Amino acid sequence: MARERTVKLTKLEMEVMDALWDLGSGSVREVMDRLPAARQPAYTTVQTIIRRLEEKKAVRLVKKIGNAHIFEPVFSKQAAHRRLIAELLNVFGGSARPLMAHLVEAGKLSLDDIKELEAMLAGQAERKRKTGKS
Amino acid sequence: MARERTVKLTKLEMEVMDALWDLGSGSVREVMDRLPAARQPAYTTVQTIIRRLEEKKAVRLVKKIGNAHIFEPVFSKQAAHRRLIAELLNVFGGSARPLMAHLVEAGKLSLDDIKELEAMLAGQAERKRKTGKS
DNA sequence: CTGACTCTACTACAAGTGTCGTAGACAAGT
DNA sequence: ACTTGTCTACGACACTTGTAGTAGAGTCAG
Repeated sequence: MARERTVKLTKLEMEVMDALWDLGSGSVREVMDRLPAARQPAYTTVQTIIRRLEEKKAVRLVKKIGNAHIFEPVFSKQAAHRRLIAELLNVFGGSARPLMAHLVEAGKLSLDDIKELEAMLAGQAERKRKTGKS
Repeated sequence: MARERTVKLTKLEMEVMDALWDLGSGSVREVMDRLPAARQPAYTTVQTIIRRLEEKKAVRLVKKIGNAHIFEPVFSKQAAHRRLIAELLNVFGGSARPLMAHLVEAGKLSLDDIKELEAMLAGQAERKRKTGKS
């Protein structure tokens, strides 16, 4: 188990990663074009971010087309999201309960959501039983 | 509605706030003593953090005992947590669903948790009906 | 081959963060 | 009043993040 998990991404870095996750892989310019309209940084800004992401081992250079570099994410969006959630959970002492409570309080969870959750949980238990994984 | 909500707290600042939330109010030294053992910064480091928190309007000076300043948080832990959650939700496009899905997948949610949630939700709906609030 | 473009490499810089050190104000015992 | 120990006020410094400029290499239409 390598230590890629330790990588910390900032907001802007996340946006760049998002573009790359959408693209699968792409050049600096492609990423830049895919960035939220509201935030349109200079080409070289995007370039810098990608360079830093490369240093952080969050993206890697996969090939060159002409003189342009094509990058791809090293880990999935899901993995990144998992990290974010784990971090937030830490703030809450590692338990999901208080987080849930806040969500409910904020009206972010409907009864439908809960039902869906229940189904998901059931399905998961089922899969676990079958594969025998702990 | 003032704009305190916009305050951004870093990890270390959050730890200091946590100490202050526990204490209700306290001096630099009290905060320092309450900081997690693993992270024991110098007295002046804590002092600096508190000074910056004061600039950010996250804590305020309430009184002096001898020559020591006593500070207290300007907003509650709950409020801070709400902010954190809102921010995470943003990453997920504002919906709680994907967040839930991750939690379930990570085994962070049990059936008991779900039941509890359902009860909470019911109770909330009830309160709303009674007070007539939207 | 040459000019026009595009890309990368490198540099820079301000703001924010984590980390302290030092100096001087102040209180408290003797 | 003098000493000792605690506090605050300020300054400092390295590192990160957001932002971008410049120089020079590579590519492509004529």
